[in-house]
Amino acid sequence: MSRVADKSAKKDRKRATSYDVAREAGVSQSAVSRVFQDGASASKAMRDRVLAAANKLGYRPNAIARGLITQRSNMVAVVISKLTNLYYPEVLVLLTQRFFEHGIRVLLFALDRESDISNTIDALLQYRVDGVLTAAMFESRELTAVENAGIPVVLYNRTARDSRVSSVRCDQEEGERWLVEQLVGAGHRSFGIVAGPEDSVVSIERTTGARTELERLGIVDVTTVSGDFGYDTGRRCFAELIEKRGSAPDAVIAANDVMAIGCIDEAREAHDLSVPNDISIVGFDGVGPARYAAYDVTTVRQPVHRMTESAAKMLIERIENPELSPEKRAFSGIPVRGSSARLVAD
Amino acid sequence: MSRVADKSAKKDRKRATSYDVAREAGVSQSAVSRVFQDGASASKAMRDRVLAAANKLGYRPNAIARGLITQRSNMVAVVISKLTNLYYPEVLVLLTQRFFEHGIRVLLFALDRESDISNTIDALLQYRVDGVLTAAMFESRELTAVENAGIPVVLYNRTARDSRVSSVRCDQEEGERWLVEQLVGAGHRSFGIVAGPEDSVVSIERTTGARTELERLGIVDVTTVSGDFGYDTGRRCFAELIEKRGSAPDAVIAANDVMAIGCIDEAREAHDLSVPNDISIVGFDGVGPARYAAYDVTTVRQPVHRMTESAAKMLIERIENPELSPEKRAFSGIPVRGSSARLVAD
DNA sequence: AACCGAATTGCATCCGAATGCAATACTGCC
DNA sequence: GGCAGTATTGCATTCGGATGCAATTCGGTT
Repeated sequence: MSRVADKSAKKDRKRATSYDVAREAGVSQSAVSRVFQDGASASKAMRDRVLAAANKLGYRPNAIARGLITQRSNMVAVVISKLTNLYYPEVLVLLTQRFFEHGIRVLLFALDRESDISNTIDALLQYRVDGVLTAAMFESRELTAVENAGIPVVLYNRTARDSRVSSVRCDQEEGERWLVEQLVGAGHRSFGIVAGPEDSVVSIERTTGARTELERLGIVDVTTVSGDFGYDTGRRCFAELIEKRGSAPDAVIAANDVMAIGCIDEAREAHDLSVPNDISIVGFDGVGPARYAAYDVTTVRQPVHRMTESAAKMLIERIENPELSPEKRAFSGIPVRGSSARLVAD
Repeated sequence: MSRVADKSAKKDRKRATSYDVAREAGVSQSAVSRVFQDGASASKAMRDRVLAAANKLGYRPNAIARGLITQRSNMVAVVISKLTNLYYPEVLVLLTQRFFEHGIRVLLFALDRESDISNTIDALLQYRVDGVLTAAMFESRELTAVENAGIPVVLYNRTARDSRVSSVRCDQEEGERWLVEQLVGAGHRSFGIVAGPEDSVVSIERTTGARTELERLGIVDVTTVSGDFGYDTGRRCFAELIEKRGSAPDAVIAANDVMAIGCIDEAREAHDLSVPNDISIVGFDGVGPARYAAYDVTTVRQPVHRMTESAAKMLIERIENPELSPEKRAFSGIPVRGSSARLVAD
């Protein structure tokens, strides 16, 4: 008894196939196949015999073979770029879990240099993923390459102006508008803007959002410098800002929390400024460290949970019904009144 | 000219197969297959004709079909658990890139509750991944299930005592030994230990490492509390520690940087203690926020770059040569002398 | 120009599961 | 008990590319 089990369980290099199970159970391969499907018809007796045999042999349907015949890999590609943002990791896990719940696996692609992108696209096309969710930059040319292959795409926190693609994003402009409104309302008149990488859509949306609103409110004293979303450049940018203006502005609007934190540290350590008494500093994202007591950054938190949920659902819908028209969903950020800035009283 | 290109490029729902390319180029399907392989023999003339046809049709070999016949999916499963650790995201990206360089794709699995694990294993077995790299808890029973299927496994930052499995880890004990030695050398005599989740191997290794060394040095005043690796529990743990002891210890050893940061904030804000004058606080990992000026945590940095490199290589080797015996590699952490603790002068 | 060995190419088959269709086994009903 | 109608089951084929083997072509020799 146990010897039989051992023999089949141990080191049986060759994995059991549906034919093996069929033979063991004395039924046809089609029967086995049907038992391991959802809607297929199979009598209880059949089901029991097959499952018993399958169990004995340690059989598991081969998803590769299944994918070949059904033309559905049940995999989606998730493309990310530099995770330095510190925000994405959470996104990634949440997304993976959402997809998993729907029986969909995530094939991960991490871009480093932009040159990787064509390799990446090649790879994901080869793997016949059912859909693509990207938080990285895609040229519209690349986007259409994927779409022409009939693969639905959902952009995460970016939109392609010229292309009709679905997207889920946080409304960066709206968030910045809130921040600016609060700061100006509290009397700040001169501003420093710390932008992110020049090629980051997110950074561009945030900084132009802020600038536009400042302009609308008649604020003209605005200086911009730019970093790479990281802590160190946050510090460097602040120093640069002071140097450029000759003195500290009333407030600094950083394109993300990490750089805001860098600014706070630089302001305190290197310029002997008190935050928020001498200067207000705000960020964006609502990452973990923004809550740390030493910073308590005033920021706009992205509703990651709802955003990932939404993005996953949006992609899955389009996989199941390719005819669905594109949809762009924008989520409002959640204002977080930290103590890194003087705001109008609530 | 362009019309032809358009016609084939646009919305041609059905993807071109090697047969299509063969027909277009007037050669056999095997020829096409050979052109798209590495070692296969094909004349230059053949290659050119096929590539031209393939290009015209937008052909890309189907990795699914290829995987079926070659018995190699060229995918590895990477399993992670709660990323709250803040350390793993970086790991994930680095790993993905390493594998990608070797033509291997990453199928990502994110565990939330432990119950997911059997589903996860099931899924990764179905996808016939060539290897598994896990940074999540695997029972040895589950490990053997995977290994019996002939799939090499590499554990990341954990080892299975009872099972012969390859692993790459940071030497947590050694790191703790350094921290303790430094602290005791600088005169600290009473200690608080802030552990992580009880089921975390990493946390266990770190705390027992610290405790063992403390014991060896004859320190008996040691109080332990435990959290979940997060900032909030870091704070709560510190408070709990004070309450439990009645007063603050000379030093606190936290199982990771994030909790160390929580402790620092709690010490300063709620207990009016100066770090490191009144109390020394150390962590582990060397995450980004540990470097922020407000904390500047004394810690041990994991050499993530080398560790991921090593883990990827180790797994790839075992995929290519399944007979390779298990290997356990431990990397020394890098001591980081921050200002969150008084240490012996260098 | 004839010939030998090496390099190319094509043929046929295989990987493992899904599925349309036909055959068979059941169910309920009169 | 017989029959229509439905639920199961098996057969044969399919997905797209890889590969052993045989057939063919090519290059270099003498």
